[in-house]
Amino acid sequence: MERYYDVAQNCLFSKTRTVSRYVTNLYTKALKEIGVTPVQYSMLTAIQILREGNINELSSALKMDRTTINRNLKPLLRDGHVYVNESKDKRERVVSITKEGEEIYDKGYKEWQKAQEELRAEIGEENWSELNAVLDSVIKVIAEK
Amino acid sequence: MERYYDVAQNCLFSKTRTVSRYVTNLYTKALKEIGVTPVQYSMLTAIQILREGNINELSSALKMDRTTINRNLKPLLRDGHVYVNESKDKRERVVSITKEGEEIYDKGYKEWQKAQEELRAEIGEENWSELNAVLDSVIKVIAEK
DNA sequence: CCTTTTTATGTGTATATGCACATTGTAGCA
DNA sequence: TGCTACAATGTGCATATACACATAAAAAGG
Repeated sequence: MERYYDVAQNCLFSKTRTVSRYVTNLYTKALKEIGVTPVQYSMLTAIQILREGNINELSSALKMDRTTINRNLKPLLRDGHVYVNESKDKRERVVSITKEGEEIYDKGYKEWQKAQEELRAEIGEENWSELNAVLDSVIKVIAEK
Repeated sequence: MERYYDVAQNCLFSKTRTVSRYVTNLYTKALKEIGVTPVQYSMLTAIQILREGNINELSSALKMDRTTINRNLKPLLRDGHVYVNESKDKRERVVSITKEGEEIYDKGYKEWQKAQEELRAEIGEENWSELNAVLDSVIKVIAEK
């Protein structure tokens, strides 16, 4: 019997996931009117920074599985936010943002800022800064692997 | 140009999501041999605590969308880990754990503990306790809504 | 008691996620 | 050069997630 409560109260997976769902829903609503999901918005960010990145580079930058990058590119391609070029290395595909993608991005920036502010207000200044700090620290560990 | 880096470095959605993916993968591997995902394991936990819970109660306990609960129950039903009974209120469906579900749960407890220990070792004691504390605090905010 | 409202749930659709497996192209080496 | 190892990507499959819409049953109110 006790073990149920052990898991329910102490599982870091559940906690992380619960907060992730909550945060995701908040950003999803904020970005909805411009027609991208927050995951797509973060992918556009990485694509802009890389300018011309292949799938492995995006995978590495976003710390997201290679095959997930592949799938997540599809709605962005379909909606004309990004395009893909071949490379000299015929195995490789190079992803770039389109003009329309940039426009969407700029529009979304305000909504993203609003989402950040809304979340900060919801959880409070102290949680906000502590959450940022500890997540940065954990991501650093992840990046070193 | 600057805004790309603003989003890339400061987006709490991305940070939360990145850590969530990482943590999920770790617990997924740990629980793989007993044949349940970490989400399923956390659902079994809630089902055990509630003993007889309907979908809304599970939704509330797990802070997961009602329709997500519905879908996530399907593999658990298929695999015989849980069963569903009707209630006096014919709209309602009451979910309980099976004997096999309990056995799976007990086996999984060791793996869950290992996953917790592994994550703690990976990210370090300080990150572990800070992450726990701030997530608890944020979940408290979520619960109050 | 009948109508209206509320409640509990299910389904269609779309995105997100990652493992296992397959394919194709490049590089390295004898 | 030709074979082998490796590297980049795609696909099948399964789970996870939530919104919009639909249905059926209970509760409320006259």
